Amino acid sequence: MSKTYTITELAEEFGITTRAIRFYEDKGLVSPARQGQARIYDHRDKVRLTFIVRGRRVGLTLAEIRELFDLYDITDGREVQYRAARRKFEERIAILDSQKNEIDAAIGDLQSWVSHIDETLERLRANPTPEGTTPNRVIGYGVAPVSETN
Amino acid sequence: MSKTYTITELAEEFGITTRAIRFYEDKGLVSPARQGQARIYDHRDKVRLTFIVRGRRVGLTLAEIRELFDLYDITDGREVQYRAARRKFEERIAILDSQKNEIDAAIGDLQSWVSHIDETLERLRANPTPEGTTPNRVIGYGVAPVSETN
DNA sequence: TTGGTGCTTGACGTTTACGTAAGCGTGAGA
DNA sequence: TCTCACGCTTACGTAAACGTCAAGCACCAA
Repeated sequence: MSKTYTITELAEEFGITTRAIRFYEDKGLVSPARQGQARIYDHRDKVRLTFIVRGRRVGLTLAEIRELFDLYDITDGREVQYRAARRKFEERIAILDSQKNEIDAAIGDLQSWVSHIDETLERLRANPTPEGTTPNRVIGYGVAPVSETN
Repeated sequence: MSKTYTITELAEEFGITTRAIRFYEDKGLVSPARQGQARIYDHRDKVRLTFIVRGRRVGLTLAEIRELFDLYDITDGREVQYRAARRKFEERIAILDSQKNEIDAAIGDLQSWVSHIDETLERLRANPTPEGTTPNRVIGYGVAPVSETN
C-alpha cells in the first residue's frame, strides 16, 4: 500500500489552503479517494497538485490546466486524438517559451532602471546635499522607463 | 515637437482596449496630456504602456507595476531612498528569475507528456485497432503527469 | 442640419480564484 | 462525557482587471 495524504498535509506542503484544493476538485482537477467523508490523496493527486500550483504560478488558468489534464488522460482513442493532444501540448510549450522572453525583457527593463539609480547615486556621492538644506520635491513623473523592444 | 498618439492608436498598437488604457490611468500608471477633453499620449506614456503590458503578461499586478513606476519616478530624494528603490528592483528581478525556473519546470512536464504520447502513438502503430472494432472508453483518469521536482 | 466618427465620463456587470464564515459530523484523548 | 482538532458541505463575499452599455460633446462632410 503506497503513501497517502490528508488535505491539510498537502495544503501545507504546497503552501496553499485546503479551500484551494477543494476548489480544484470542484473544477475537476483532482479527484481524491474518500474514507467516509474525508478525502484521501495518493501520489497521483500529489503530482497533479504539483502541476496545478506550477501552472498557476506561470499564468495558466484552472480551465487551461484542466484541459491539459484531460488531454493527458486519454487512455484510449484514435491516433488523430493523440495527435491533437500532442499539438496542444506543443502549443502550450511555445507559449511558455515566449513568456520566458517577456520575462527577460522585463528583467532587462528593471536592470536598466537599476543602473539609472546607480548613476543617480554616483551623482549624489559626487555632489551631496549641502548640510542644512532640504531636497526639493519635483512635480510630475520623471524620465521614462527604458526599453521599448517588442 | 515630438510624436504623439491618440488612445485608439496605442490600443491597437498594444493589442489592448481603450478601456484598459483608461483603466491604467485611473490606477495612476499613465497620465497623458489633454487637448480639450481628448487624451494625448507622448513617448513616455508609450514606453510606460510597453512595460505595463509586459508586466501584466509576466504576472505583475497593476499595483505592483505602479509601485515600480513610483520608485523609478523619484527625481529627488536622499541616498537611502534610492537604495530602497534599488533593492525593490532587485527583488523583483529575483522573482522574475525564479519564475523563469518555474516555466522551465512546466515546460519539462509538458515535454514529458509529449513523449508519453509519442510512445502511445508508437504502440498504436505497432498494434493498430482492428477493423470494425470500436475503442473502449476507460474510466477514471489515466497515469499521472510526471515531474515532481520543486 | 443631419449623420457619422471618435472621444469622453460614469456606472454597473463579469470572470477567475479563491476567502470566509456557518453549521454539522467524527474519532482521539482527558 | 466533554471537548478539541480536523474535516465536510453550502453559500455568500471579494479583489483584480477589465467588459459593456448609456449618454453626451466636438467636429467634419454631405
